Amino acid sequence: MNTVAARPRIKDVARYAGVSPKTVSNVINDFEHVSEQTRAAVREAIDALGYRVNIAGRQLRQGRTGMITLAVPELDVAYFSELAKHVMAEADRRGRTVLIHQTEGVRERELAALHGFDTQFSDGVILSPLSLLPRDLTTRDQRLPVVLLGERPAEGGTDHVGIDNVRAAREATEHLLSRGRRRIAVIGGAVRGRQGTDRLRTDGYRQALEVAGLPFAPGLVVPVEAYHWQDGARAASALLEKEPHPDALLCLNDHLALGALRTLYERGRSVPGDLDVVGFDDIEASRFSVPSLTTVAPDKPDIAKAAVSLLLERIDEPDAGSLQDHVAGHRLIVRESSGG
Amino acid sequence: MNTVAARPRIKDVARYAGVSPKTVSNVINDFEHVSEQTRAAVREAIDALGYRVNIAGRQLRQGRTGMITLAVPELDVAYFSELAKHVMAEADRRGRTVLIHQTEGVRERELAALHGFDTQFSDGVILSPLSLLPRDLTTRDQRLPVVLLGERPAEGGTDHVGIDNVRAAREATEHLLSRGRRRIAVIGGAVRGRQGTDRLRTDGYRQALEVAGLPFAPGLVVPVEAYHWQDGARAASALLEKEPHPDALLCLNDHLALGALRTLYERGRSVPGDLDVVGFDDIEASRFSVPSLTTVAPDKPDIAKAAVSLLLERIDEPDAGSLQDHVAGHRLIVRESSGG
DNA sequence: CATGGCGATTACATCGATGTAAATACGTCG
DNA sequence: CGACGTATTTACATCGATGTAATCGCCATG
Repeated sequence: MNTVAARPRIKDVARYAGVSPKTVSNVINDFEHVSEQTRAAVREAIDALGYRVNIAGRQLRQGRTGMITLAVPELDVAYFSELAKHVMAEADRRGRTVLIHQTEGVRERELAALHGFDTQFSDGVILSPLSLLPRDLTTRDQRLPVVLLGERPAEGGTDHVGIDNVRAAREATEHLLSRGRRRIAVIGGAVRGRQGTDRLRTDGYRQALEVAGLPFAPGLVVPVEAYHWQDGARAASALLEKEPHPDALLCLNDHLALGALRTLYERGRSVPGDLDVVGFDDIEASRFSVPSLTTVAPDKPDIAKAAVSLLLERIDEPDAGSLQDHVAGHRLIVRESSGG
Repeated sequence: MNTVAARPRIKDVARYAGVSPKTVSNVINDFEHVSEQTRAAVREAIDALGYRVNIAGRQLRQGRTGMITLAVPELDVAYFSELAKHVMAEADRRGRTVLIHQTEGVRERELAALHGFDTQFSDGVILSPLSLLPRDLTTRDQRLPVVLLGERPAEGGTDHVGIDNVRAAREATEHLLSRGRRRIAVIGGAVRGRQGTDRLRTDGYRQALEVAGLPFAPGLVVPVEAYHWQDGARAASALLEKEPHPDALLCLNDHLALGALRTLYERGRSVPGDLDVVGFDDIEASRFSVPSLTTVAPDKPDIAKAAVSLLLERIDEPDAGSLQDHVAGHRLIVRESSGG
């Protein structure tokens, strides 16, 4: 019962169908000059033997695997797992398989993805970086097609897909201002440093304040270690320690916002009575939290679609066309946490 | 600028170091009979050229890749993304790389994982099945080592890792009973059919009722389509339509529970005032929800560790030892939603 | 000094699939 | 009926790494 026939090879199929291995290969790859009759015979042999192409052999020969890699910092950040779902769906539609890779936001692992070390089986990489440095992109091995998501360590070098972070943050802030909020804190924000997502969103926030003629208070910008619930909870606690209290929290992702909501609940602050809370990403949890969360919803299907398209284009024509920067749409979804 | 040197091959390294390709291979694979001198020269050549082994070539020759696949239904179900994190960490510790695969709970895709179709690069698979049938396991290709998580379509056939679902559900139910709850509904439950996780947990629930001398009311068991927030919300709504209302909800995962919490909030029911709510999985969201969620916490690190260990054993010795069934620990974490 | 023995190194074949180029089959036309 | 062109099919080499078995070099021993 333990002795199973070995997986059939292309030559087993050939023998069974009474043709040469190359003819089997031709059938598999839809080469047009194969008679209907042989094609049928080969198909039958394939079915009969349960033959599947050995991808290692194929890759060795033609250097393609039909697989692409999606490398994200953390899968338990819902934005990334939701995005992964869309990317897989889109890739499926295009006849590709997606391998998912977790970098934990560690530069070394992002570099590994960028260089295809752990991902040699992949024809290209969609990478959502956190710690990559500008020079990592310019010194990278240009042979592996790469599309960056979200963060962009430097201008040029790779195709890029993301939303207009500055505008999104400005709009979210304007929403809070229009509700009469004046002391808006930014959880997860960054005032200086790289033009990362945090910095761009903080810039958008500042623009909105400026337009409204309000002063910018650096004390209201609270950096965080990671974009998780507990960091949001902690940041909210810290903000409530100091006087005067903020009257709104602009949280740079939904996990931070949901963590903050919990802290406010524990401290007896009413949302949206005492404070408004806004997040980014529109993860599923935000529709069901109590109160439900106002959030900036990036167009995830569009992001996934653009990323896969750009990557496949690069794979098919490595040095064609100029670098693309696809700006995906976003919209503010107003829910209970800001009076919706 | 676009002309980059091709990725170096083993023979390029050989030429650079002035030795044969096989000697380079020997160095890479830590073959012991290589002089210190040659070894150093080869190492230097490898560094100088930035050589990395081509895994396709290696796999073709030795049939191993050093990669394992984790196939789960949906990454945006937090339990699975959290588990994925632990599996990756453990695999990393053991010097393996994990490829993640999403089956969407579709039998066809689970079969694909089981047969290594999309996962040929992988030495083995850790699969969390939903729709697999018993015969799928017995008729599967025995050459790909497989460890099943959670559901177990049939006795035997593969190694298995999971918690004691019956006992866990019984304990959770006992907890509710001890708080005086008498009309406990089961969201996501199943009274008959395969011995899936849902069925086992429902059985545990029934056992607890029986021990307490309470009647079993089939109307309190509400099946769901999927284990997502919205299904929990919908099921809770349905339960509130009918009289008499339940006084507790045993939800078979945390997403269902959190969705139900939202519905109860919308309908003005107080938790744990009017009803208690309990979930399964202890995802991060449950610590921060309002109210925080009582839940059965499976020992995820233990599950991940056992799964990886069993799989690596099977890979190293395909037909050694009998089939293992590792029962991982669990504990009930009582939080606000049941008076904690 | 010839021989044996052992460690270090290498030549060659091979894993599976497919590109190239050559061979074969088939049909058409003079 | 034979030559030629086109449609199919095939033989062979190749992708990169490594197992096998053979060879080489060196030292100890008789």
